[in-house]
Amino acid sequence: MAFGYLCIQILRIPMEELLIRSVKEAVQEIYGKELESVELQATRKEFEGDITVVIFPMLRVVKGNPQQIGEQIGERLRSKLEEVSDFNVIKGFLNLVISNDFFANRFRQIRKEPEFGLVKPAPGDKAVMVEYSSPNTNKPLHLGHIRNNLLGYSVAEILKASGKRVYKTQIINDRGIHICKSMLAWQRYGNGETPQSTGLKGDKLVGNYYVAFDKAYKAEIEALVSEGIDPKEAEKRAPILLEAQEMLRKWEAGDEEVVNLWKTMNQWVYEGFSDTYKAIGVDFDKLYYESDTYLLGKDVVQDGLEKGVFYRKEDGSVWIDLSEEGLDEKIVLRADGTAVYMTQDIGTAIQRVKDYPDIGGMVYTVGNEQDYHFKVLFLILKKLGYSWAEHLYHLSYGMVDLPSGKMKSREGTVVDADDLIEEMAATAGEIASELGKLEGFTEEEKNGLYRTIGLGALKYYILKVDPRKRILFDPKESVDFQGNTGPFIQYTYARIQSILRKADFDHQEDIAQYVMDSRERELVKLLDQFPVIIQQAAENYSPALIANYCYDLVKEFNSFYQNVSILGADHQEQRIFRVQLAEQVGKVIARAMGLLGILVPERM
RNA sequence: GGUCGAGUAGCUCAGCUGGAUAGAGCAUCUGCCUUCUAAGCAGACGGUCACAGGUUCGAAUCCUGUCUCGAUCACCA
Repeated sequence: MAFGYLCIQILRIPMEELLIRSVKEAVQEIYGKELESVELQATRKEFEGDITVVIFPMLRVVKGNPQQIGEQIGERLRSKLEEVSDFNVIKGFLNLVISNDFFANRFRQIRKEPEFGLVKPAPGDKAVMVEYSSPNTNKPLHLGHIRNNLLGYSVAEILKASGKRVYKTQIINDRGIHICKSMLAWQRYGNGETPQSTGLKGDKLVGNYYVAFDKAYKAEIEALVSEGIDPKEAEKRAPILLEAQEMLRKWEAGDEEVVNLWKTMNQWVYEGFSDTYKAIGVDFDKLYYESDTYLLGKDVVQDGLEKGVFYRKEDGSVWIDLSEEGLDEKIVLRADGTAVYMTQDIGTAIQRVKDYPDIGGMVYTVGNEQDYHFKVLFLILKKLGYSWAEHLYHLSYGMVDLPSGKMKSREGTVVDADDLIEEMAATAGEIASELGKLEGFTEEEKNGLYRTIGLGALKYYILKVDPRKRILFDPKESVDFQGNTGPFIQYTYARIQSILRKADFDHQEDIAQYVMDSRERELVKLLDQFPVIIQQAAENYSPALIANYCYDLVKEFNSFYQNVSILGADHQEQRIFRVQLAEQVGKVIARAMGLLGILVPERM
């Protein structure tokens, strides 16, 4: 793990540190016993207090009645710490009320920090490379890629915010038999079509030929089977497949015609992908192409043989035995000396560190169908002795399934990425026109807003769930725009901006003595947690933690907003404080949503 | 069969490094727009935390076993 859990504990609000120390001292002084640890938790809403000390675990060391122990410790804390203004004990729980001053101070500090919550990388720190997307260049991106893209991008942003330097990358799978299939089908049936001549996006055009290949292939199999050939055999002998294999051999031999066609069609796809990435709002610092890397790793195999990590079988193939780790034997080089997937991945990982010597770890955003592969890959790299191999993480996620089952490009049962984004924007547009709040917007502004909201809904919908879980996506039941959703959070942000636009008095000065009410306090407490949440999200590679936090903050703010007046507060100090509070909540919302790759609108 | 992951309200999900009466949203039902944007707020209804044991003062959370679903165990990528 890139981040130790302990670090987080220490980073935690200094308040908690102070309390842990003070509780230990109190126990020492009252009972003469040494406590190893103190368990703190946020006080549940139904009780009075801010932080709760759980007494039960102390009973192992301090014998006695938990109620009484709680009272004694509470009394001591109240008299010794000015931060503790009151306490109550319920069952074995000592609820501490933290002073208004403490939170008022915290709020002042938060206001002073222009980038509250974000940590800057220390000079000399190692960087992390985050890989995501990594598509094949024979078909357009679909909903599965969207999940991958959102996760990878968000985790990269979260790692940055937590103080890591990050390189975002992808490896474009631009070679292999599947690419040749589209090429061959285009040659046969394409009549020279181009994106320009058809007006189709390049990736869509190429994808059509991938489907066309499959159709022709299936027809040929059927023809062979009707001639009495065994279906399995027919799959191998279909002429179009043999031709595609021949094309791959030519490509590998550098055949000019094939290579040129390959370049042309891949270029079409790259341009199409580029548009989709732009629409999704993701980016990369460095691109790797499989056509450049697929031969890498062979020399490492030799190295591994010498080190005794690998062994050679009689037929000349090279293997690693991972049975001691509870895994199987795995091939790393074929008998004929050609590379397998694993070989490439070993080579590519090493290449990346050569390209960026400051890399201290890598994150691979790849579906859970490859869990086993990455387990093996990481083990091999460790055994080969690379220091950075200790910090490799497979950001594994569940498949996105449709009600009809799996998405299959060849069968056309996919939710296309571009289409989905358009549909989300269109839905946002429909809802917005029903609500009719956008007077004064130009058409262009409206369309931009619909896109922001539609994408916000989609991104939040996908990122708020645990990556490991598979998602069942029903295109007919559109993604929600109410409740725990992206637009709900965006809406709250827009409301806050509206207030700030209307606050036409000076609200920048610090309020000296202001006693917060419970909702205000709650909001300050939530704001105060933001830096901790970022660290936890980074540690767990989990955008979902950010999403949940955002929702909690927004829900609390809306309750505040709806139940008290901000601009119409009773007196000037209160008015200023509330505007300041709204402003800070808005900033944190924008920053947190930014970590999810979601934009927030000024009006909606 | 081995391995890995998931199983919490009708639906979608939080909570999982053990702590108080298991939380949200959607859906259903009640209220709230003459005050800062109702994509909102306040509330009601809704639970055998898959099942069975175990550890513990205390288990949705940890351990063991069982069931269901998914993935994987290719000289495919």
